[in-house]
Amino acid sequence: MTKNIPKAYEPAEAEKKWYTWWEKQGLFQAHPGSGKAAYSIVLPPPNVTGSLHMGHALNITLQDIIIRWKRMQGFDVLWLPGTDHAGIATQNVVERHLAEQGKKRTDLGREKFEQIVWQWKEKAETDILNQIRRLGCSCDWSRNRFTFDDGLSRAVREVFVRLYQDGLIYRGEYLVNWCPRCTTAISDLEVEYEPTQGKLWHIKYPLKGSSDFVVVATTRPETMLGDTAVAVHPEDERYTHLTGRTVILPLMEREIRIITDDFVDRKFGTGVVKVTPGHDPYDFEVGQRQQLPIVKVIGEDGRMTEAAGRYAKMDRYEARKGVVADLEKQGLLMKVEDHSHNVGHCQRCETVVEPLVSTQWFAKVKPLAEAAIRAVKEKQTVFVPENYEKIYFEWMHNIHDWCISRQLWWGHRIPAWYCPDCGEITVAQEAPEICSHCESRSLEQESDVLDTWFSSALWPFSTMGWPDQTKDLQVYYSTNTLVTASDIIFFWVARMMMMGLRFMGEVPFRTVYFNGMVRDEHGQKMTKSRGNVIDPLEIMDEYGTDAMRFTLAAMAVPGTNIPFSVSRMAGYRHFCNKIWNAARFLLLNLEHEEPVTEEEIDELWREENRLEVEERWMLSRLQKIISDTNENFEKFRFHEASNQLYHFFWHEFCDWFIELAKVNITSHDVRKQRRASRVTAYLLETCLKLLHPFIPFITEELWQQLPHLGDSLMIAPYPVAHQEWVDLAVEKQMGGLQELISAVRTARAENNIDPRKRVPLQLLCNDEHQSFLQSQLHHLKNLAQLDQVEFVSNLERGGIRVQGVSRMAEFSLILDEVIDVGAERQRLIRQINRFETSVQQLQEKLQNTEFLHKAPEQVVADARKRYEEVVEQLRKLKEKLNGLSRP
RNA sequence: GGGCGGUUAGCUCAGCUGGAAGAGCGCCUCCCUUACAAGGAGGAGGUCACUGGUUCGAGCCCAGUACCGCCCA
Repeated sequence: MTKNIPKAYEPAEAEKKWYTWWEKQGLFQAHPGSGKAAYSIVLPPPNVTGSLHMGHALNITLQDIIIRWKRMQGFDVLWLPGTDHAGIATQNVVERHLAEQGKKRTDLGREKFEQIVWQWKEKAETDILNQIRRLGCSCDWSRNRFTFDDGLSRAVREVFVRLYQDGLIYRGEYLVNWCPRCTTAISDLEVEYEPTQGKLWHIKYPLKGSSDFVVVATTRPETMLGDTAVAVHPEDERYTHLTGRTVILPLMEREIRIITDDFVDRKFGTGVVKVTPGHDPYDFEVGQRQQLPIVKVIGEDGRMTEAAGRYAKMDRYEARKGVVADLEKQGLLMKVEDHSHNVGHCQRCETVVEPLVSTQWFAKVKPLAEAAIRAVKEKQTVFVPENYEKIYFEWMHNIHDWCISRQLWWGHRIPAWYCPDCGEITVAQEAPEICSHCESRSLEQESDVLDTWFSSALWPFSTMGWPDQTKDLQVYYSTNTLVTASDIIFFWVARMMMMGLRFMGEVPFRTVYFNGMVRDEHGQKMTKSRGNVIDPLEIMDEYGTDAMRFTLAAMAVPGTNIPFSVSRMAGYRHFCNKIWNAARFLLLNLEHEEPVTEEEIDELWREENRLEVEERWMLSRLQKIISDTNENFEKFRFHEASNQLYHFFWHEFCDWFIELAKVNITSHDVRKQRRASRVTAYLLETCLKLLHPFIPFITEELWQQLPHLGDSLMIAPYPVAHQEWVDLAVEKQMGGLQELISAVRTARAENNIDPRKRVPLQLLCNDEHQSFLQSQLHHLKNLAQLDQVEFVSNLERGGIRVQGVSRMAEFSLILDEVIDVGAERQRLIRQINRFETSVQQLQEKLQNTEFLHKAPEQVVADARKRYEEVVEQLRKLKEKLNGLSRP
């Protein structure tokens, strides 16, 4: 047969070809009316801020692996894709972009700015979706969604209105985290703390009507301008005499009281603390408890307010300097110490966050959290790895109200309208014509938008058409699995749990698999400044998508980060090439055109002597790998599944099976050739099926070239193990043969015998082994490069010999040229040393009566058997060594 | 301050229910044998961080110590 198959796999063309074809054939589509069991995953929507990174590549690959596996298992799968409008992040990216052109959003106005962001979104979304396609992902593109599209926006309004009506959303003036650069409130989660080397200023606050004073310690002296009290611990005996007295706030000359409160840490500073309810979360709480006035001295722009007196309009850090200098001048600065403390930064722009009092919208999530905790406790949703449960519970139990309003332009505008006439608020899904309280017609909509995570929280059901009762919701909700990065467990997973339970009455997903973070090969975070960022597109171009996917899967150990190694990926590109060439060999020798069925193989299996030993062995081993792979998938052990398949394909199927089967596959005996190539085709096809979820392109490309049933490997049935094809006896026999061949090869290599030279061999073994080896002589000769093989009752000692031992037989290689006796001696001594260690260990074990009594029978029996074998081999090796000394 | 994870070959990491220490890359020797040199055959290299405990048996379980990393406050 003349076939022209390239020697190396070229991914680029195959990837493009098959992806387009799969999509065109509609193979990615879900069929809710099919009546088949459903399996669904919603894609964590990437932000439309830019392009995908390795973290996305990992996350998306793992989902595709699961989805392809389930699809092949016959499920009606839905993998629903989409993107996230990512409010603050996208607004910032676009603003930076505008800044490069010397423009500001405020110059453009809200409407114009929104238009520009939409344009940005269109471009970014297209890029992202194409990147997902490049990864080979089999998402149902007909259901692609966007968190800010009409349907999802409607769901957002519905949820907002219902939570408001249920009293779970309220508006009020509280202390929030404020980013002076983004000029918006942000939630607690959006603040990132960094240990910072700062100072601790000790300031004297004079007591009213006395020359005495108290000393307070603070890390933020500028906030003293807003102090409305000084506090000590109620049980702090150093200060009991001061309770209730008044101090004069320096610089402001304001009279403030000395109060007591449990929150004071007696060990911090002097044990006397200033209380600034307007700019510190703890102080705010004290202020609420003790009804202290709030003085807001720092404004939304990070500059001091009028309330800061002569510091007004100064930047907060300028003000700090000024305050310190003035205190010093007045002799009120007692001392300054170095002090390390955590400073909160805006997650999106790294500006130091300012806690300040502001009117915002909040969601009361505690009641929702209770149901979400229960659901995980009851295992309605299972976390993989399990230890994320703890992290989740910890956060959920201590959950605080969620600040959901943002002073941004890009996002879902809060569906609340203010009435200037009566001052009341109307909250509604659609813009109301009149005020629901006074029927005034001059309503104004809230200008704030919602936290972007508010809409993400609805993703599992809003994407399926909620609040309408759709077929998709009915069939695919709850989704089966969520695959997500662990760093958004609170931002996203926890909130989806709460919203899903609240509005759907069911958990949003049955399993949450947390994937690790992709790091560089030394475990370092990939950052632009380190210059170690790997772009998935670039490496897909260079190594192929399949190689990248396989690498990610092979390294995806649950609960660990992934130190992505390019050299390792190169290894997996070689693996792809290995698959290519194994298939190439078979295809070049394949004479039949009809697909091979399981029935056909089963028939051969049942018939006595129809299959060669290596065929029975390989089929038997295949069953083990099939059941292991399915089991590993069930447990999300992708690294185990991929590593096992790698080893099986390369080191069992290629290194041994194909080498053994070669004779028959290339035989001129048509009957033999045909059977061998059909069995091999079956084995190869099964391997391609097993590997398809990991490496979809190369497997489809090769499968299409094999005679096959069905249109695409994508929808071929995933292999299921046949227990009746497991033949442990034949596995043992093959093991013996392999060991003997390896022993001969080692003996040859260590004696530098020309690998091409065929050498005669003598074998000494028992009758049972002899009859087996006799039947496998052709294999022995081929794989160990042997000439004549002779069974003897005594190994000849004369002449030039290299001798060796395996479990099945002793052997002697008969050479006609001088060997390196010294090297051979060394080799034997090394082997003897190894065996002696084993003998010693086993001896100790077997002399231990406790072991004999308490260990399971099987373990003891195994140890005994192994001991006998090892002792026997050791004896033989020693004999060889002695023989070697003789001339 | 509280919690979690890690420490196994030169490097990066596996090791799932405790029962003969593994992979990839790198290194050494030989071989371009008509599937594959992106290949084949063989080889070197490990007190599984430390201390104690449980067990017939510990890389794996328990306690403590040291160092590294992450999360929360």
